[in-house]
Amino acid sequence: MTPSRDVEPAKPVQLDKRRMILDAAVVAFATRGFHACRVSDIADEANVAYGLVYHYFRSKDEVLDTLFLERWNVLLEVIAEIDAQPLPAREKLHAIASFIIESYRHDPDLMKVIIVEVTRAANSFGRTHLAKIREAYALIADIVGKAQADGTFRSAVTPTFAALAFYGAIEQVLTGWIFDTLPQGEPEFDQAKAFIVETICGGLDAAAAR
Amino acid sequence: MTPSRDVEPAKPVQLDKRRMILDAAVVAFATRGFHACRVSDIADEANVAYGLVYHYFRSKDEVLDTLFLERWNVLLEVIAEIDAQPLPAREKLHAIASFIIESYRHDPDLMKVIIVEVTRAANSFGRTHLAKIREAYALIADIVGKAQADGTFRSAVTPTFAALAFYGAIEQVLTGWIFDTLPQGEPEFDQAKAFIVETICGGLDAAAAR
DNA sequence: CGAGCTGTTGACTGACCAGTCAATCCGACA
DNA sequence: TGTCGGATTGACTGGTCAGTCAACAGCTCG
Repeated sequence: MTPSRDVEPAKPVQLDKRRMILDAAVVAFATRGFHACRVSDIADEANVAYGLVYHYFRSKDEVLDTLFLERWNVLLEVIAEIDAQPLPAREKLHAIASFIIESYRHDPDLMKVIIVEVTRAANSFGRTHLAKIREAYALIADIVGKAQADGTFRSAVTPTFAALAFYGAIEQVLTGWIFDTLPQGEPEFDQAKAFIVETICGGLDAAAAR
Repeated sequence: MTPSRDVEPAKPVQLDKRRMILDAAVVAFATRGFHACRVSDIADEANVAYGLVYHYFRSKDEVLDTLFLERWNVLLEVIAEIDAQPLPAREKLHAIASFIIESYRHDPDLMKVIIVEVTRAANSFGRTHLAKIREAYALIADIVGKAQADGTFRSAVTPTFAALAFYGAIEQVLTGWIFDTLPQGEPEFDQAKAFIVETICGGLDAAAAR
């Protein structure tokens, strides 16, 4: 590149302090919970001075905001992409469950923070993000609605309701893993994807014709 | 009045200050959220001096503990009673969903506190009660397991998993009502009971034989 | 009547922590 | 080399509350 310095600084640490703070916040929030976590915990975890957090973020809340929005927007995009593909509704739902569960597998701390501190905390904090969260429900409901229209799904329940149940099942499973109420590991992850879809789409009833 | 005193004090207020404090706490927690709610808010709401809260409870946490346990134990008993009756599994599930939804209809503030501050807050606070919460899952899973054994339900998913999905759907619906994401009212309450059971038991798939 | 108990009061304290800010560092550029 | 501005530092402040405590009220029983 240039005469005076390396092609790549190649330092794994440093570089983007803002990013470091965000990553540290994930660990800090996941470990102690948002409320119990002090701003100094984030700074310590990031090996950065207390005040620097306030150089990059207006408040402790804004740090969590940023983490949530970064990730949730990805989720919304992915759901839209999945929906755009020419797949049967059941497979679309499987793909969505799959993406969320893979997100957890890849970065459990981040998902823990998003679910526990935002999604499931619609009081206190998540209130700000209710609309954003609802967008995801709406996208899922849309998938169900279209499948009902073309006869793939029956119309016994409203799309809104089906979306709620579907997302609710995913959230309960993740919550189970997060708090060690449910065994987790590679096989469990794949099993969960299948079970969520099977429960919501297949149902429990042993109809005569099955 | 009578010479010395009435047969019944008949005063609607007073009588049991401890109860008054608990009822006030429900309102205070529901309105401001557990964290944002100060102990003085509870005392004010109960028309009682600050210190009296500490006469009846060791801490602010213990107030919430008490509220949760009082109600959750009732839930566990009711589920056990329902299970003891000679009903098809599907109707047992309907009875459970019904009880929870009626609890909300009867006292939305209390259910809001229990769900938002305990059940969905397994971090911070609800951690203490994880075992208690799991008991409910276990009872539901048991109902499903027995139905699978006698062939009423198919065995495509584990009972544990079905219980998670079932309870998850109920919680999502309540959460929707609590935060006004979902329309609520008499017809919606009954519809929700039916839809929850229909989704979990009937499934979305339009099997040929239906 | 008074001793002793429970119930009741609310001012006060001690701890905690988000957010501020003045000072310092450091790289870019003239 | 000097100046400028963003990056970085961490001590400090202000406000908030949970929980304490000393005093007081009112009942019961001897």
